Amino acid sequence: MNIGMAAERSGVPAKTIRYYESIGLIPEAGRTRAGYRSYGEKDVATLRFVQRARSLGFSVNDVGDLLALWRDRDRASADVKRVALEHVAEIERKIRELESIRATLLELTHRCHGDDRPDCPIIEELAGCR
Amino acid sequence: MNIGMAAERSGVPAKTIRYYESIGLIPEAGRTRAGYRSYGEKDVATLRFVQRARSLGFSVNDVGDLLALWRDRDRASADVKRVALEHVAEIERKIRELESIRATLLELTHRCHGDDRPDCPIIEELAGCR
DNA sequence: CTTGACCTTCCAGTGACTGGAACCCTCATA
DNA sequence: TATGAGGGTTCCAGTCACTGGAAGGTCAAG
Repeated sequence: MNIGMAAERSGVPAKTIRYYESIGLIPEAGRTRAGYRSYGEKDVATLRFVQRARSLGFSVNDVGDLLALWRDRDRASADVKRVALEHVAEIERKIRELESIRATLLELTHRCHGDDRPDCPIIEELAGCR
Repeated sequence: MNIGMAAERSGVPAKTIRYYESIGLIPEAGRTRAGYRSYGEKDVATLRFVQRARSLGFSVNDVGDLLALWRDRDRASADVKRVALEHVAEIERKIRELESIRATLLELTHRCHGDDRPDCPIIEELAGCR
């Protein structure tokens, strides 16, 4: 199957598949006589794995680690769990940061009457008029 | 004052100040005879404004808009509020996405015993073994 | 006069793609 | 058999918001 079909079946755009190959995340695809990349079911499964891991926010580096763990039938589930829990910790850090920003902005927007008049606590806060 | 002092007083690294100037976010600084950029209190205030807006997650583009609104004494506070509320909406979208990912990962990690054995629901989920 | 801290410009790299140019291959239709 | 559509290929550039580093100029203190 050509790259377009592999893209459609895996949900990873053709351009992104080439990119993943170029950085060594996935192995080099086989080629037809004409030089077209050619993919089988196993390749599509790999791409789907990558797609799911990326959609869970794992970095491409982490996805590489997870792929290696997937291929290693003797992996310890503890190794996978560690990667996942570190990622959860990172996500929770980001959530906390965003929630703090959100609270600040909502407090400011609630105090801003939002009409034609120029006085605005949002701008004042940014300008540091405390 | 030189760029290093402006950096220290505003919290924006010197390198970043030059970058902001290069993309036109802030006006070009004056120069000494030797070619050094020179900053006054007003410039430091602008940099602090930028720093605060960036730390609230506004894009550099949004910061440009906010700077323009700050400088415009006749702005309508509604214009500022709109920028802020759009940003809040974006932040809330991101929070929801991260929370959904977090829930999925926590569910998977709770089901993973995390020991020496190789079977792991996290990898199975990524592999699509449903 | 030298040392070291500061400043200058310019180029390159980050992460994870994405768009576009210029070109090649295959297949169906006129 | 020509041709046009719709694949595919490589390579370069751009995104966003910086950040690092090289190579060199300036300044104040000792």
